[in-house]
Amino acid sequence: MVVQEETKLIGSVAKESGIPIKTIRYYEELGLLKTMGRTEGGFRLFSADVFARLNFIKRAQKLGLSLLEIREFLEIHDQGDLPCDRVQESLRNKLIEVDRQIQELQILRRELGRLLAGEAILPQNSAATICPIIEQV
Amino acid sequence: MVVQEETKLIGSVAKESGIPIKTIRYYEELGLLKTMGRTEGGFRLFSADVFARLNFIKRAQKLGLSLLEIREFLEIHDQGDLPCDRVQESLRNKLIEVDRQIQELQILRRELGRLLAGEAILPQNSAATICPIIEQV
DNA sequence: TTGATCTCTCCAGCCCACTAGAGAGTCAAG
DNA sequence: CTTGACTCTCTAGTGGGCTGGAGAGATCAA
Repeated sequence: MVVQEETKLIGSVAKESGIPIKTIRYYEELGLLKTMGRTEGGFRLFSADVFARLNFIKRAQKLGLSLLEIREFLEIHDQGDLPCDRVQESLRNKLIEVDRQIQELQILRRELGRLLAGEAILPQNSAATICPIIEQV
Repeated sequence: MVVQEETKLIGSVAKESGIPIKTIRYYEELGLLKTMGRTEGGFRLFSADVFARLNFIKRAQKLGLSLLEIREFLEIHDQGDLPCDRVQESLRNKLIEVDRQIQELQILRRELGRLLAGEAILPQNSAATICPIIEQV
């Protein structure tokens, strides 16, 4: 089989990206990846930009986005022009959420530092009615 | 039943924290929460600091920690003194991971901003062999 | 005492994101 | 033309984190 210059079979995509074949097929099924078509025998053909997509997926996923959310963003990307109002709205919300998440990670960071130093991170005998950890940190 | 001054039944914990009863029982089963004991009839009694714990759990979870990881941190906290070497090691690793995660969130933030502006976030026709999105951003 | 309203345990099922395996077809090299 | 590696689809199972329901007991107000 002569694979066209820029196309890759799923196996080499898997090998180069470190993502299992099964997972790649699963992502394609969900619509996160697109193939350039198939060989006559039905083998998937991927173009080289699949790696950028896989990388985006991996990264976004580690940040807590679901595969469906990621698909939405990839679809916006694929559209190539300004997203419609509804999508802009959802993007803006996500932005806010991401900001909050960054802040919370910074809090967690400090808490882990305290644990390392042998300090408590939660009040041991608190009579607080509203959780103090948020204000406290 | 006369509940002692500082103790709460699971229902009011659920109501005040917004976390379902089932989930609270589940957390206790996993060892994330401890009760102050039970009533004669077997009802769980929680002290007021359960809210701080629940809050910590919720927050940590949103940041991508598993319940088992969270339990580990709570156990360190409960111990109250300097964690042993092995645990310090794991804490330090987690700290590094958190730092990386913060950086990646900042990248994602910029990417979402670009999507909002109608710009592409992935190369459309890239011949890159190594994913460009990381360097690109 | 008798309801209404908790709460208990136990077991089953759901959703997400895979992952394993079976059985069959495809491809390049020799 | 065969061999061996690769790929296909399909079905089913896994693990984490809940969530629902059954059936039974506990608590409390009237």
